[in-house]
Amino acid sequence: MAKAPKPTINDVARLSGVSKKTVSRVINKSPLLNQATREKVEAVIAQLDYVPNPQARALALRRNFLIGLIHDNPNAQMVLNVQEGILDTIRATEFALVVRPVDRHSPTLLDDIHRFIEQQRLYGVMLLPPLSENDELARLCRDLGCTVVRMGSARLDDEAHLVASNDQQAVSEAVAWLAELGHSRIGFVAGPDGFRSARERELGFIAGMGRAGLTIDPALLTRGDYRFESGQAAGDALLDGKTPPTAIFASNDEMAAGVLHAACARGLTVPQDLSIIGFDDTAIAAHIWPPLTTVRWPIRAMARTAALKLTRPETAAREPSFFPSDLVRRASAVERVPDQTASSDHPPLKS
Amino acid sequence: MAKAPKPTINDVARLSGVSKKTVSRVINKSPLLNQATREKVEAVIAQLDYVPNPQARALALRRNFLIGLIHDNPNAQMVLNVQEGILDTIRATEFALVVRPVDRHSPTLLDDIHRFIEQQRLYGVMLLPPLSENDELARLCRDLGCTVVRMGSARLDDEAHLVASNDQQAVSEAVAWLAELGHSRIGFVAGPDGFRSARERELGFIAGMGRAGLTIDPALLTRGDYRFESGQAAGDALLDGKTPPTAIFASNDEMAAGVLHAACARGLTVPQDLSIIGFDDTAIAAHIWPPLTTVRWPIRAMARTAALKLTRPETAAREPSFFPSDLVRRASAVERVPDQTASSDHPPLKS
DNA sequence: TCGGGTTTTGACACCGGTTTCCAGGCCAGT
DNA sequence: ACTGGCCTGGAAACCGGTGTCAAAACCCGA
Repeated sequence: MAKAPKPTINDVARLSGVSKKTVSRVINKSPLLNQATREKVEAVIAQLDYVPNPQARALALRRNFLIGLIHDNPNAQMVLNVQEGILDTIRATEFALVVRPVDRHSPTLLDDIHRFIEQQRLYGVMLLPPLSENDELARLCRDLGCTVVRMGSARLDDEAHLVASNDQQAVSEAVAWLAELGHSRIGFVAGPDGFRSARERELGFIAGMGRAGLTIDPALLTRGDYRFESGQAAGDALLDGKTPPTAIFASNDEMAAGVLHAACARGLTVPQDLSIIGFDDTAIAAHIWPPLTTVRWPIRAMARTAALKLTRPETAAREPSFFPSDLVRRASAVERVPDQTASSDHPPLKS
Repeated sequence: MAKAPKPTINDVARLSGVSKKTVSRVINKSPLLNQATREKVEAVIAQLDYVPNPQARALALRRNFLIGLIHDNPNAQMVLNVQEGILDTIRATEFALVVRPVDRHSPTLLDDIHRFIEQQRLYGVMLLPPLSENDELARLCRDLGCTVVRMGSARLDDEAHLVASNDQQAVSEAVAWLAELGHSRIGFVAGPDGFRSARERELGFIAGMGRAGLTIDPALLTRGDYRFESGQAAGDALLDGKTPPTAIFASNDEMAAGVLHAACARGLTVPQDLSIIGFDDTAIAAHIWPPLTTVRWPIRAMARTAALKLTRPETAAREPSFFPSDLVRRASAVERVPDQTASSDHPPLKS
């Protein structure tokens, strides 16, 4: 309303009878300053409600306090968790989070990001998968003077510029769990070619089957693109096979939901007729019927650490770079009911 | 790599043999400028890869180009759609989007937002529901010198500072659809008290029932808090009643998923035994079984317009402020199977 | 060739901070 | 009492742009 112009450092200096520089020292908590002077100035600052102008600061310091989140991620819940995690870290600081959803298939991707970083003079950027797997992009950002932290599912960079989950191990454990439940014919829905996370999860599946002493039937390996529809298709393919699996591991929750969908569509009951495990523990996992057993990775904690690495690397050095995931056991995976050998051409009725 | 300091306006001026001011005129496309001079300067700019420093500009202009998105989100997909919509509008401009997830129940909410806006000297902010319904908050932002645009489900503000869907009408149409399918005992799960959107949807339900000539049984009115679990509880309550409904309208998709969950848990088959309609058309709606009939509102288009109202109000004046929603008809709502009169104490078996 | 009006351009102050560098006050040592 | 070193605080320049205003350049007809 009042349109009162904001107080500046000059106002503070004048009112407290010292020079700008002294006020600046107070703001920046410089140690070489008389205690009495400091308190006097602080009183005036409080009285005036003075907040330093970030643009002026940025100009003088030749750096700013913006960190960018660049992503092209199909999973809204994950992106939002990341945003919240970053905010957890920077909320009380002078940093701000600038977001930039992009289209990773755009031919002008690199140019667009180049323009964006130059134009905003970003201080640092955080890259989410699958963009984080693009080395060329990371290099571009660094050449432009940004610190870069990448979030991924494997060692993509040195530890100071990386937070990662261990997807391989997590999948391997999920497979072990299925084996423990008595399943031996386990189907797998891989993620899309070219995604590092897809590759890691695949390797985890292979390792898990090996560790459990199970053999892999190539007919039970399928591939999707992380989307619901591709999960449906994969489910159809697996369930229409000669000897269908009794359990399916899908490389993410959306595809797992698709598999579930396919199973329901042909009259199967989950989990009695088919156990399903997903990956990511997105909102959807808990909200479908039956609720999905899935792998949860600590996105928010990872994002917190990533933000720390961007804004206070010296503190962050003590933080871990690798985060373990855990299996969330819900209703979609249960002990295998002993086979009656015959193919179940109609689903068992309950009661 | 090269750590080459970025070229400044002075470099451009020197190399092209004109004054800073002239370069500034070129950048800002000032019309009073000789064409030849302009071209000469532009050549140098291109050659140097010069990009004006936004912080310096912000300081000199006493305004910046940051717009804030403040939200306390119940729905990740929606927030992300909003972000993408805003980016659609500002991608090619000098504006950037700064996000700030908050906790609307925090006692320091107003202070936090105050600090945030002051500290970043935001140019404008966009408020998402349910925060957008908070008049005090909107006033605070305006007092701080920001333009504010609110996104909501009803007329919350004047048209220049608002984009809204018409939830009331949308719900009324959804109810009409159920009536058309032959349902007359229709249950309703309201959203939480104090949410404008919840109120609008409630009014829409009442209007829709009235228009269809149906009476409202108070026993079929329940309330949730927009979360999955509350939908489950509401579903339990409705289905355990003496004469349960044959259709249920839930005020958002998550609660609809909860209702579905409750129905499945007691052995009912959806949609044969119970039709369900949700609201929002979030990702979950399409990905549960059966896929949910729901109301889709054009979030992304609304966000685009909102961003336009923030950044170029003169252009935005021609854009609509109100956006119609439409009913997405999927498998969760079907024609009512004629009642065998008896109360179904056990669910019908199929086949 | 000159005067008057209209472009086109530049000098200079300024936005609100930080940095550099220096002056003065105070103290100890001689 | 004088010198020198250490602290504290201030003047002025600077960061990289924009606004003001006046000067320079150009146009035209007289």
